[in-house]
Amino acid sequence: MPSIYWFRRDLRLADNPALVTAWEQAQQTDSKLISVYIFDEVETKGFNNVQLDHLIRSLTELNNSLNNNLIILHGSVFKVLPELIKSTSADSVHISAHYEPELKAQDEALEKVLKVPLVRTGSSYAVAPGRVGKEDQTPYRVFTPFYKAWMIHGWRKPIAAPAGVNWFKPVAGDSLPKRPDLGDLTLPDAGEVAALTQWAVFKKLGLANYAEDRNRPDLIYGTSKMSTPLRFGEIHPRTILNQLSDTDEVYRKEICWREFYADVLHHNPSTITENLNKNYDKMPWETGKTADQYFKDWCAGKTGYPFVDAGMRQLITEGWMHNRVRMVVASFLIKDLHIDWRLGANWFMQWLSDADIASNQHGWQWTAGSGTDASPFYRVFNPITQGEKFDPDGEYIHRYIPELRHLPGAKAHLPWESDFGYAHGYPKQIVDHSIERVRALEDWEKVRN
DNA sequence: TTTTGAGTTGTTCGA
DNA sequence: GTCGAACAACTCAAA
Repeated sequence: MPSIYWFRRDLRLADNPALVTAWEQAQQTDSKLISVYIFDEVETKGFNNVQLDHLIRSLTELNNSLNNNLIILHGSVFKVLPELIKSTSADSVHISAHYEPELKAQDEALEKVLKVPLVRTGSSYAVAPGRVGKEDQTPYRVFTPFYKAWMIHGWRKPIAAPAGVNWFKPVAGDSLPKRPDLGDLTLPDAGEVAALTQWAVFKKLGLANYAEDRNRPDLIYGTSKMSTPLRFGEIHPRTILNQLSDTDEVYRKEICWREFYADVLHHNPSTITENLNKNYDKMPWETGKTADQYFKDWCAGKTGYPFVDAGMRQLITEGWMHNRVRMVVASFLIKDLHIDWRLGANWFMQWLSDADIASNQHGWQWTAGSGTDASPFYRVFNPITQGEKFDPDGEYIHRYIPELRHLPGAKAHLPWESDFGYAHGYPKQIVDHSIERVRALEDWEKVRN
């Protein structure tokens, strides 16, 4: 009997244990392997338009590598999958497990109604959420102990793509949806080959200097930009981890942060919308007309703080933002504008090609101080000095803010100090950081206990 | 069992 | 300009 391999967030052939398992099962009865992607309401609604575009391009690449044998279906998995099973006489459906609360729940519900087994093999993590815990079995809330336990737990060796697969040939099927209109957005290539190429290039040009350069948004190879390929499963973290040496610990920790936050969300599913630290529920967020306008200014990259604005403009022109800058813009929204972290988190989810609910919400909660490793109350980023420190030549500012290109070098960070700083329409600061910082500290003091 | 020290990402102030 | 202290106090594991 044929097996079905249901592609979801694992759009690759290499190092895909679930795919190998599916093919092995089909081979036992000398049968074929059916490959499918389903545009399902629950499965696909978590993707923003940038991701939808990436998904469509990635599926096109995947279909090519499957000799055009990938079946594309549209509709609820509860309807579409049973129909596929019936029409092909498949005796099993193979998947790589989901851990996002809503998707995991859908798999569990589906499992109950399918007439054939839904076989889970592996996940998109080196160590699946829930596998690492403290001695008393409770989950970690601090990164470093989690990292140590995660390293001791370890992971399997990468495996090759299955060879000589006898793919089931689709008779006729639905086609891919039209790509969304994204205007001038410039996006990197999608697909497994692009992911592996990008990793190889970073490994050669950026990995050795990663510990130092990772905080520099002006540098091209400061970071690996593997977050989007990892999000779509075009490469597995195990593939990357396997190529790191002992000296690459700083980079390995970044891979682990993704797994740590997935673990935290797995144990605390409500933290997609709720504070992990309940004290924070009392935080007096700003709302109303002024706050609405400030939020719009922040979204548009018009706060009058160059480093913040450059980051926010990078987000809407590339669907991506450098990690250091994500922290600075998040800190600015929360602690300078006193706006609820959830609004910022939602905006990020709408634009990031790597948008991942666990990493995104908990990255925001970390900055807010409501999450893991609750950042001490005094950790309020200074949006000006952060820019001067991590973009010393003003190149990042020049790249995204045309109104400041006339200010040479680091002067781009301080338009108020130049005679013609505002000559090309750059906005004045919407708030005074030194005043808002004090207010943020006072607010924290109120909710702390 | 209790104590102690370390912990992604910081800033400001004053010497 | 550089440097250390202060900010104030949670989680976790090793001693």
